[in-house]
Amino acid sequence: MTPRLPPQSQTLVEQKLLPWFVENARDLPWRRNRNPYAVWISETMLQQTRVDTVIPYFNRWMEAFPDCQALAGAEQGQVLKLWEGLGYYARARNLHAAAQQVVENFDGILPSDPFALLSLKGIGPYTLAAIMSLAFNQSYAVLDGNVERVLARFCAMGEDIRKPQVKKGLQTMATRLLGAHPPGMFNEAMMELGATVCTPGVPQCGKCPLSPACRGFKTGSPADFPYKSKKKPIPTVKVGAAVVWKDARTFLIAQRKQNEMLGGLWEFPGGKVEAGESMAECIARELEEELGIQVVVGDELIKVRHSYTHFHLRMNVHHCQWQGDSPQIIDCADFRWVTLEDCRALPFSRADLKVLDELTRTRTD
DNA sequence: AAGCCGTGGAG
DNA sequence: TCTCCAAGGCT
Repeated sequence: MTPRLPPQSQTLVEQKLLPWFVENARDLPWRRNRNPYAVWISETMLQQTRVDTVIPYFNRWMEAFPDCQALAGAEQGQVLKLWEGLGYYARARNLHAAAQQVVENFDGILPSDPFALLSLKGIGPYTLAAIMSLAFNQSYAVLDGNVERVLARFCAMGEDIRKPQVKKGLQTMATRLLGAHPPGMFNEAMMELGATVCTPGVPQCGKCPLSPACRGFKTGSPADFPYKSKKKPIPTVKVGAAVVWKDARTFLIAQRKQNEMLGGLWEFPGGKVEAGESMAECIARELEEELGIQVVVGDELIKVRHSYTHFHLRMNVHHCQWQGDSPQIIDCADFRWVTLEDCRALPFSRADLKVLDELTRTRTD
């Protein structure tokens, strides 16, 4: 099941890969101080997210929450605000909850025991291996998207890389290749190689320290590896949302429920348009169902298009006249009457930030 | 096992 | 505009 590594692989790692990394490693903020907390935060932020995107978020986060105690003691709203725009918000909610676990169970110090680490919310196989190797110098091989691609090419592996069984074989291969090399440096070298040389599109084999033994390189078409099955096409969802005005400056926002998409973030209330329903009917119905209020749907403010991982969003936002009933928490976590200034301190998703931008742009006072 | 969970950049 | 996808984890 596990493809065999090419001969001379270990020698190549020691004589080519590690020196290449020492020479070419980028100067990144989380490489300056390898305390376990900083490793944990950076590795979580880097999940499914590009290095250039993470850098400013990491710097702001470490300033606001320099250690587990600071993070554990923060309000969730402050945590989500610092994560705003980074996506996959469960990562932020989990970090917050896990920091409280650490304070509660481990005296505020991130544990070095692998089972203790795995008990923390948001730490899976990748993050465990990253923390164990980078923060504690233990021999754990990481397997992320970069390492998967590097290894699949290195062995010219033709199997579908999406299959869990194939990933399992690659994990075994990564562990074998790590051998007795310095774990943190090896792991970072493999990931850095995948991110900058052995890239998804056209790999730069001329610059690659592993090319002398690489079977993918020898085939003459390294870009054919790894093979990856096609994703299913994703649907488009049509949504209506409302800016319900209380007076000239004050409008209504709702907080999304925990544990659902964008959980804990604030939004303009609304929901999916049902079959045969007009936009006005949709908005009026959603506000009744979500907040128990009646509104008269007025002019359109903006059409927002936004793409998520598993669907495309088309959201029409309308100004609405409030009919006076007190909102209730029915299908949301909370609600609040706010001004544009109030919103600056609250976390919103990208789609709703577009609405806020439009309100700011068109404000008359 | 497979679907859900964000965002912005690249081609 | 469309597709892919980047230092994954949870259910």
